[in-house]
Amino acid sequence: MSINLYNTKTGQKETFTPINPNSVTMYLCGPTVYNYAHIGNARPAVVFDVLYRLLKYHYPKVTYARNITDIDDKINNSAKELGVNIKKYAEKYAKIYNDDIAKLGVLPPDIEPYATQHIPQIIAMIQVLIEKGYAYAAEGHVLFAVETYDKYGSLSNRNIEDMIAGARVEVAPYKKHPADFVLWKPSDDDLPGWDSPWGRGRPGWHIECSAMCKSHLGDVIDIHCGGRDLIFPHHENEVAQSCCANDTDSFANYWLHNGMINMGQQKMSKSLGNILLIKDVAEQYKGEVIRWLLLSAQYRQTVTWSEESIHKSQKTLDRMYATLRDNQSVSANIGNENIPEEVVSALDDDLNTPMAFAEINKIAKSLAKADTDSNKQKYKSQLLSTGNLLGLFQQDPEDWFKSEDIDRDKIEQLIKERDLARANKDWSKSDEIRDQLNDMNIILEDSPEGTRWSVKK
RNA sequence: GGCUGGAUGGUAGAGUGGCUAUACAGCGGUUUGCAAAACCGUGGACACCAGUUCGAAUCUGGUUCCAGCCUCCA
Repeated sequence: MSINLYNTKTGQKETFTPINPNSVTMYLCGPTVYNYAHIGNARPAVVFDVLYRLLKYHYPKVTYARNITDIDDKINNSAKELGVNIKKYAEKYAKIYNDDIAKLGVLPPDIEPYATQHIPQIIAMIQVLIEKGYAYAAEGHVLFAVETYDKYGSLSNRNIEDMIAGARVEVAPYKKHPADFVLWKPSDDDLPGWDSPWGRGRPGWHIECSAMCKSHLGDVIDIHCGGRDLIFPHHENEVAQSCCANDTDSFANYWLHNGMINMGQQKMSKSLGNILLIKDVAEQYKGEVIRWLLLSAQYRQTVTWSEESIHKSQKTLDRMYATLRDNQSVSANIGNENIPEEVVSALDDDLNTPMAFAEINKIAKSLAKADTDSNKQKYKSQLLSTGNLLGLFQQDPEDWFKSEDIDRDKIEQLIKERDLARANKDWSKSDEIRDQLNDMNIILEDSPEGTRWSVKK
């Protein structure tokens, strides 16, 4: 069984062949930390978390690096506006990002490199580029000369002439060619800066990923991931820098790009003011619900976020956990051997999570309908094992339906009173208590095993 | 203008040259003190036009529309 991945570089699905099957490498462009993380930041973290888990399922060793870009003009500007320390500002939002995506069931990567901790490597790489004639210093800046790299534009499938025709490239007097991009730029005294052969300054926008990939994963890596919007210029420039500095034909053998999130009919963007923050959604919905929604479309497709779709994810997971709750006493074995072949082959086909979810629904239905102990065990094991692979269903099913800030003792007490009333067929008192709990946002369900409760959504 | 992707039932969202995707919602039923949950059954789709084919929603060509990137952006 092999994994097939859609490779942006070639524009088609390809069988994944690692450079070294005993040590697979992947890199994801993490966030620039200048604000609270939004659900657009969450999508790549979640979908490539699934890829990470799938690779670990297939290969003995996977090294996953996900960076934090903590030096950038956006950070500088935001911190300056608020009059706060730039370094602390970046640290604060890096922590928030990690906390937020952890809520979504995202595993920590093996390596989380920070740009500011790789300044020597960045400077070294720029020096190599200058020595080899791919870059030049001018007025305190260092620029990459795009005309020196004949494959420039091959990842994003565009050519330099077209870009110039767009006339949207930043033209600066010190540039030899309008499409040349910055590797290093000067910092004045109130900006973060490091000493370099070109004076005190800071790295440009793309070089940090090239330098961090090289120092942690090697000159050529297996898989490089990121949002679609990063293909150009970010990833195109990474390819140029890395291949030229390292003398390689390839920087990453497979380039994977996730689709964007739309808010209703509109794209989510700062200028439209419709940015949805993870922390805000997480106040209302559990992280797993958000994870489910993000994985309910194939990762390359645009996902439309709406109240309706998040609510639907909530209902679906409620049903899954309800089935697990109904089978609390059934023992189950969590292990890769209990993941149905259909699930793995769906994921192997370019992370077809919707198809995997269809299989999960079938398993859950089989569990709900199972009438023998051996079948119950079999399907529960399948459901939990599959969930383990996908980062789902690992919570306590009882707790799923409760919430933290609630007076459990009082509720249990009222339920006891009601059960007593019901035993005496005192229906009016029973209904009275039901109404009382309903006012407290508690839903009761009577079953042969007793009364159970959950928080109204 | 250049480059990428899309267009599937009320909604979300897969897939395949002929075989029920799946889920939510709907409808009918079983069950139930009430309520719910659960279970059973059920209707409903492949943007448009042409072509290839015994047969296409699935392949080919064209048309229309939508989105993204080309500028910081996941």
